[in-house]
Order: sequence, then structure tokens, then C-alpha cells
Amino acid sequence: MRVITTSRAGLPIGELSKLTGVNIETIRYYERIKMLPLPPRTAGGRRVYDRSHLRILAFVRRSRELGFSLDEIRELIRLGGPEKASCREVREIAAHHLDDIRAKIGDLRKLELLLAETVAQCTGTAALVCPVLDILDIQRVPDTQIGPG
Amino acid sequence: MRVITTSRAGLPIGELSKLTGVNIETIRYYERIKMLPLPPRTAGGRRVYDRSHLRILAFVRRSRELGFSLDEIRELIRLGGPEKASCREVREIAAHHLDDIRAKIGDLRKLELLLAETVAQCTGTAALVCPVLDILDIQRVPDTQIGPG
DNA sequence: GGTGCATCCTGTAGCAACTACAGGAGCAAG
DNA sequence: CTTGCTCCTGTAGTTGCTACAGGATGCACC
Repeated sequence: MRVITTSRAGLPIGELSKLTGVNIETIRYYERIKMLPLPPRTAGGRRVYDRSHLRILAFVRRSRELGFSLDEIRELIRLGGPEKASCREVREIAAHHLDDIRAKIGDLRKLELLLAETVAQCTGTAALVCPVLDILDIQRVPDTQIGPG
Repeated sequence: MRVITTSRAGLPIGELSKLTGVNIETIRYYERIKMLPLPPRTAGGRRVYDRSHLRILAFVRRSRELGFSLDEIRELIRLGGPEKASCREVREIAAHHLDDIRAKIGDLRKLELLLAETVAQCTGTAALVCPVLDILDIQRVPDTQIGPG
């Protein structure tokens, strides 16, 4: 039975992946795009992570789950860094993101209503006119003149 | 003043773009991925569209606005085609899409709640602890044993 | 010391659904 | 015939990953 006591030993990428729930490929991707600091390597070239990496990666993961973009997360990490005086800026990013989320919810609810109504009109039997296709096809075009004027 | 009477004359790509609100580049992209039938060309090689293209492209646009994927739209177009007996299949696609939308709304509302609460706790002043950064950082890690224990 | 196998490495290409060029050609008006 | 707009092809970029190929490393076990 292999028990790894990693408190100070350092984690290989696979362990970091399991602990954070972030895919190995994704971890390497994050490194490439500089979301994660470069970890030291073993003599053989393997990455060795410590708890600071774990912390950052968990932060990234959680922020992604909350729908922040990687750029936003970079900002948040920067703001949480050395001079962490800027709680206001953090709040601005989060508030802005909240606005986005609310706008998205609004849009989706409109869609939901429209689609739900339409699907409800569907008999499901073979019909000459299909309400679903119909709402998608309501665009009408004048066949006389087109263009400025 | 240039007045284009396109009822039977045929539309250049720019006109089609204006009429449908679909970007020129996107129209060519749709052609490449076979969302649109190949239009005939002028002697000089320019695309010439007619009202059937206009109709399909408007349909695609509207469906995209409603959040259907291009693959779903392809299906819808096929189902609305020659043998349009399959209103049931159309309804299934739409109903499935409706489920997706509802799931997405549910997710977003959870996020909204969490973020809104958190942002509300923000004083906006420089603080030692930032509630926004805090909820993103709640992940705790045992520092004794890691691995199948 | 060897063998076998899991884990890891780099590099590249793919996904959706576009968008943005570069570099050139067509075409109509003046 | 020139000006200037529209159009052409082809390629590469975007976001946030994921999926290989083809090879190296590390570690237990014999």
C-alpha cells in the first residue's frame, strides 16, 4: 500500500489533478497560458507542485465554476496578491460579472418562454404546419425593393 | 441613388448580409460547413443569392438567437425539408433544447445568488479580508496524508 | 540488475462558432 | 482610365479546453 505524505514532499501532476478536480491536460494548459506559476522539476523533468500551487489551482477552478473568465481570474489573483489593498476593484469585477449573469438569465428566460409556448402548441402528430419550424421562420421579406431608398 | 430591385435579380453577399444581419464572413463560413447551399456565381466569381438562400439564412439566424447549435439547426432544416412529416422529431429537438435552457437558468441563478450575497458583504473599502476572494478560496486541504489511504 | 507498467513529458491538432486579417480581383461611376 | 467599393480565397486567431502520438521516467517486484 502506497501512502503519500505530501505535506512537504510535493505533488506530482496527477495528484494535483485529483485533489483539485482539474484535468492534467488542463493544468499544463494553465501553465502554458501563465495562469499557474512554473513549478520546479525533478531531475527527470517532472513537475513538482506544492501547496501554493494547490491553492491557486483550487481558486481558479472555483472561479471557473462561478463563470469567471480566465482573464477575470487573472485579475482576481493579481488583486489578491502582494498589495491586496484593492477590495474595491475585486468587488467591481465581481459586480460586473454579476450583471453579465443577470443579463444572461434574462435572455434565457425569454427564450424559455417562447420555446415553451411553441412546443406546447405542438400536437406531435404529422401536421402540414409545424409551430416550431414556424416561429423560426417568421422572417418576412418585401419582394419589391431592397436597398437604401 | 442606387435602387436594387432584387426580387428576381439575385443578391450579392453584402446585401444578403444586411438583410439577415449575418456577417459576410459568417455567411461564407456557413457555406463552407454546408449550412447553406452553394450559390451560383457570376462570370467574375461572385456569389449570387436568391430568396431561398435568404429564407434559410434567416432561419439559421433566428435559430441561433434561440440558442440552437448549428447541428441542431441542420437537423431542423432537414426535418422541415422535402418529407416534412416529422413534427414529432422537431418537437423533440426543441423540447430537449428547452431542457438545456432550463438547466442553464437554474445554474446561473445559483451563481447569481452566491455572488450577489458575497458582493453585498463587500464594504468596498480596503480591508484585510475580501469576501469575494474568500468565497473563491474556501477549498481546504488536509496536510497530513494524501492518496489512497 | 532487469522487467513491466503506470505516470509523466512535449508537441500538435481538434472542438464550437465564429472573426479578422492579407493580398488580390471585379465592377460601376465619373 | 482611374477611383473606390465590394468581393474573392486562404489562413490564422479567439476561448477554454480536450485528445491524441510517440516517447521518457520512476518505482515496485523478482
